Amino acid sequence: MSKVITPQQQDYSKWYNDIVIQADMADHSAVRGCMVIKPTGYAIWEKMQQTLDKMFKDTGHVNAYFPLFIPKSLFEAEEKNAEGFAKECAVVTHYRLKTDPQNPGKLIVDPEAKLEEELIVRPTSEAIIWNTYKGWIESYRDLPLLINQWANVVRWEMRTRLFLRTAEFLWQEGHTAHATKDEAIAETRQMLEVYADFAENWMAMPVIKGVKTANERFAGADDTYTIEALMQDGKALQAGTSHFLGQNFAKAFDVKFANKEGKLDYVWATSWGVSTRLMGALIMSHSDNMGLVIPPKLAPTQVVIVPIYKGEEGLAKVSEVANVIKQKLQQKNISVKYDNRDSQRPGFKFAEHELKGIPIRIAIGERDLENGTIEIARRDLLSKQVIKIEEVENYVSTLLEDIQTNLFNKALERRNNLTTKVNTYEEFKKVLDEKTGFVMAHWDGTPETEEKIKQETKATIRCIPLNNEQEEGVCIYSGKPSTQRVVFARAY
RNA sequence: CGGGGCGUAGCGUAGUCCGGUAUCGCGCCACGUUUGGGACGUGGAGGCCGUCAGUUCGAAUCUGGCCGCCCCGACCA
Repeated sequence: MSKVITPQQQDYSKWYNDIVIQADMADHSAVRGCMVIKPTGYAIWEKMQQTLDKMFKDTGHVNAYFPLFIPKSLFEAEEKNAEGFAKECAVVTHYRLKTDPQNPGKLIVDPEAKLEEELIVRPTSEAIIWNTYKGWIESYRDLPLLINQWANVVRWEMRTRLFLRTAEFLWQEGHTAHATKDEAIAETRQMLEVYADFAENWMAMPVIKGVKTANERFAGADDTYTIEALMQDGKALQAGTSHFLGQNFAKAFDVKFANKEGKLDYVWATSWGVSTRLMGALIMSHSDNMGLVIPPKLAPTQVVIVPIYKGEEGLAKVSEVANVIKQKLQQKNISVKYDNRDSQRPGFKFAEHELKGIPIRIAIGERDLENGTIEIARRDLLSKQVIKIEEVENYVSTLLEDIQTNLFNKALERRNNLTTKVNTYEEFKKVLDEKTGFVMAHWDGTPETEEKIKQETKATIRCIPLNNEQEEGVCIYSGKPSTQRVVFARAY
């Protein structure tokens, strides 16, 4: 195989690409900006989906599916939303191809088959969903409406990066309708908590929960809540968003309900989503120069067993024990793969499983059979230990938890080290350039100042943290008074 | 869309200035020896050199057009 991964320290961006491609997660496709998610990568996405899906259902949501295409007239109904996404929409204008009379064997778009109304390939589904909800909601008895959809969306990005920004991506989008403002806000916040829970306890990725500034708000939202993570290179990544949409979509699509008093009112809305971008976040939170590191709770394969043997008989002997171990672990709900391929040698397999990030590797050789032992290696620390064979179930269960905790703690420590309070603009710029990471600074609260700082430093306000500590200070840019620090960073 | 780079076997490349149908490594196939950290030997398969046109006896190589991809920026989850 002889795969070489560019070291992080040398070129982080190249390292990231190498990991994605060499760990076999995804590849560039024949379509500009669109990737192929390969089985190894897709399996991780499926684990994310399963986990999130359960969390959504546990909080009362159900799944449904809405069309890929949105008629232009619906798409433009909510003005801010339409305007926000307009410049990155794929548009279907025709419904038929025909043979090119000038060029046999080639196809052209049939000019006769022009659509009367163009169809927009959804960049997000609020428009089509709210148009549908209009017919579903009449009374307060129909509320709340708590629906999620797993789907693909298309945003015609100018520049793309595997998982982090692709023209087509997979995501889930929750769209809920409520009778009251408070209830909708509570839903928005609840889903933010769900995302934070998932990020921290499954992805082992610490996040800051907060509110976006007006500049960074979702187009069509009254408030956008976000979880912000910090990657290994000190750049921030928005990992999930939850929007309080107010009555904007209800008004745009005329979705009214009769309340208990019999009066008509517009419903209150939320939407929230996470995407395959989380795959990128996962990679940039834990992986190293040897390859991918997957937290145990999201690893499609948690344990791989590699036999070391001489000859067929040797393999048979080792397999006997390996299969017992496999079974015992599976009974504890641990996913195990027994890698008994005879076509590769152990060293090759070790390297390959490290590259693919499997949390625990068990090696069993004939030497172990004699001693009643096995060798256990953990991916996060790349350390090995020999244990008694009968200890395997308990040892592995505990180790999986340890690895999960260790990854989170390591990521948390890194984030804490890369979070800096600054009080002057000079300091601010210096930290951004030399130390990177989250920079906590006072801001006067105006979009103008935010925009100027962005233009001058490329740093954006990632969020205003929830339950933020209140503290007197002055804006690092304008010198005007401020009551709290906000989180700045350069971001993906 | 601006700036830079690149298109030669599955992947990475040499050859391009100075025209003569192609180099090396990895991978792949077969057989044998191997197997506690990316094995070794022997033999073998695989390329109309991105594409179209031009110059020429002859083009990967020279000329022109087109297409595609990657990286940096603007836009953005």
